[in-house]
Amino acid sequence: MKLGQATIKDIAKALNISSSTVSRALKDYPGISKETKEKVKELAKELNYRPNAVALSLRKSKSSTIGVIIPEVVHFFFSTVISGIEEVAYANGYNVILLQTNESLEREKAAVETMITNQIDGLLVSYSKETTSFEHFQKLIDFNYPIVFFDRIPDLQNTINVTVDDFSGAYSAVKHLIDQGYSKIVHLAGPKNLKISKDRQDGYLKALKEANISVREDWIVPCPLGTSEESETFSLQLLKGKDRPDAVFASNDIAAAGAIKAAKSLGLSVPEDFGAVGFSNWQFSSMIDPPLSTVSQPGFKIGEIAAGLLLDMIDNESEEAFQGKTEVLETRVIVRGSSLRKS
Amino acid sequence: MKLGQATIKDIAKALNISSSTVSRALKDYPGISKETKEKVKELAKELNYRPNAVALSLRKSKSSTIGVIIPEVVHFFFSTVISGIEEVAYANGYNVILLQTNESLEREKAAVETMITNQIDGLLVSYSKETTSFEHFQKLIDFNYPIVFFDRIPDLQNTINVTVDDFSGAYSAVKHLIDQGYSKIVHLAGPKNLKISKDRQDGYLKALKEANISVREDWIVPCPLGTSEESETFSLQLLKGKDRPDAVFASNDIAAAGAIKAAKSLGLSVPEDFGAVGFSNWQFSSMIDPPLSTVSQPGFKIGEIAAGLLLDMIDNESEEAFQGKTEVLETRVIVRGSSLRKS
DNA sequence: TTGTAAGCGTTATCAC
DNA sequence: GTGATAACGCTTACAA
Repeated sequence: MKLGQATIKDIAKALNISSSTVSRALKDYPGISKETKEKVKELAKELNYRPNAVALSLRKSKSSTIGVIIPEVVHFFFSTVISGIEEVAYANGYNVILLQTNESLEREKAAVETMITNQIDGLLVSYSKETTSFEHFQKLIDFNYPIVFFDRIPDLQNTINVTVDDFSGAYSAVKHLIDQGYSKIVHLAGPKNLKISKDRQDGYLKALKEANISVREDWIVPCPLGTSEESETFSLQLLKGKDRPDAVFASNDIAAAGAIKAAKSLGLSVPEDFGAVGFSNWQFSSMIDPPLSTVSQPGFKIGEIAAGLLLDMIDNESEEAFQGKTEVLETRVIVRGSSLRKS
Repeated sequence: MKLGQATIKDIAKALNISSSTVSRALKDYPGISKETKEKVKELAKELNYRPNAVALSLRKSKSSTIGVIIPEVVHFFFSTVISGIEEVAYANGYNVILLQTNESLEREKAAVETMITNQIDGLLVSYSKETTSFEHFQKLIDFNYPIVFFDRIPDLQNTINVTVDDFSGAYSAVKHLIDQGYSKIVHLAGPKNLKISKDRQDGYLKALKEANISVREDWIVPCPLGTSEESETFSLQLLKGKDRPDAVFASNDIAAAGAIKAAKSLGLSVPEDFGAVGFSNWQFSSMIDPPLSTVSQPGFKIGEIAAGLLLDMIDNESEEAFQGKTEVLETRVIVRGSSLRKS
């Protein structure tokens, strides 16, 4: 697979000058004759010369590439974050490479290794559901290697994080349900080790307390898998029980959709008999019947901000850029048919 | 951002031996004393030595990394393909990097450049909707650079392709509609320049002809955007018209979902008054109401096969591996509520 | 069994 | 204005 890619040496040889001169001519260094510059550039164009990024990385210990480590590319939310990241990166002359962990800690560690040995200049990370210890990141952070966490952020000192206000998003969602007259509200919770799960659950609890609704432990249902089937099964159990809940607040849209399916299969009408609100505003959420109310997160903006912070660390290397901080973006409740009772 | 990564030199210096010895010891070359090997490996472990992938790439003109260029990571279909690719790649000691083009030709060209200058060993490509000329790939292919196209495959000589039988998938889908008693079937078509769009449309046409249903040009509706809104708008127009269609076969699930929405908004019952079949079996398809019938493509398998073919080209470099060929995988119609009339 | 040196493509440092 | 040289980290003839 010889690619016949021209190198600086080829140009130098062809023009009978040294490679250093070619290198300088190509980058418009001062102190190179106009004539030489022109000759070099012309030939470079003709030969379709492209600087070898690998050689550059090695030489400069810098790849002008940032890495993104995410659980799964298929999440609609993550894909919007990626778009935001790419926007900022490209505008600043950086490439973006993507590695997915499939929610596996092992894969996450391997991804980090790959990034490091490939001289990736910095990392944007949303860690996996399996990740409970953060040594593999901490090691890097200790060396001042630029890392920004987004969405799923760790409980560490001095990390730079971008996330959304899951707590108040959840709170508002549940409050909305209560305002609509629902009072027996189940919570389908996310994976235990994610801060976002905890925050969403806390928001749920706060809204209930504020409305003087007593909390039932058996109505807080962990959904580790996060599949629609899982939540459908759990929901069916609850809905068939004696004391039937009249609404659900789920930690994600898929789970909410599963609950709606369960309710419909029992002949309950949504939203009259049973209301539902999800989280993340997946692409499908507006397309199901009834359209799913949900909490939307500003994915694109998260990506933009996270990438901006990362580039600050890489380019400026200022003390300040490495100061631990957490940017919290606002969420927004999107009310659709699944929770809007025709009062 | 000094990462304090140990190099071979560090180990050599510390042990007072040459770097070549270290290099050989680390890779269990014959003719290195057991003693030396042990010392080297021990220290390597202690210093957490990792070979610098960039230096390796430069030295070997090989990165053990394959690149995947896709339009958008958010498509459920593509994400399953990626999983298949990763499976095979990792099993063979290759890394996978992902670049998305956002359906832009310019970005696609940039992605190719990035891959090449970064010594990526080979490319798996599903090109963008904007791509009508293939020079940027042809150049590489002429140099025997390993490329495998998947799903969206070009009309070129000597390329290696993996795709699904869109034609027969579409044919079966429309035949199924006809079998269910639908006869006035609209086709929501995909982007003109994609072979898959043409094949799906041809399958639609064949099924109609076979059933002696005359084709109406105005019932073949191009949906360039591929959004749910777009198809909803077009569908509304058709459904409000005098001669109302009674079913739709769409080139993708999103468009089909838009059509269902349109029908429901007009008070038509699905599937009784209006049937719908989509394409690709998106994640949401089973979750909408009624669940959407669709044509499923073996995404994971496509990824596995495409990656396998690519690695053949990279590793074997045999003449045969570079011989143009097209692997065509079977599709399967998944019948769900949206097209199943209670006869 | 080990060391020396050249080279992958580029650029920074000195020298002329 | 331009050239020679070394270096980034690693591998691999070739020597010893």
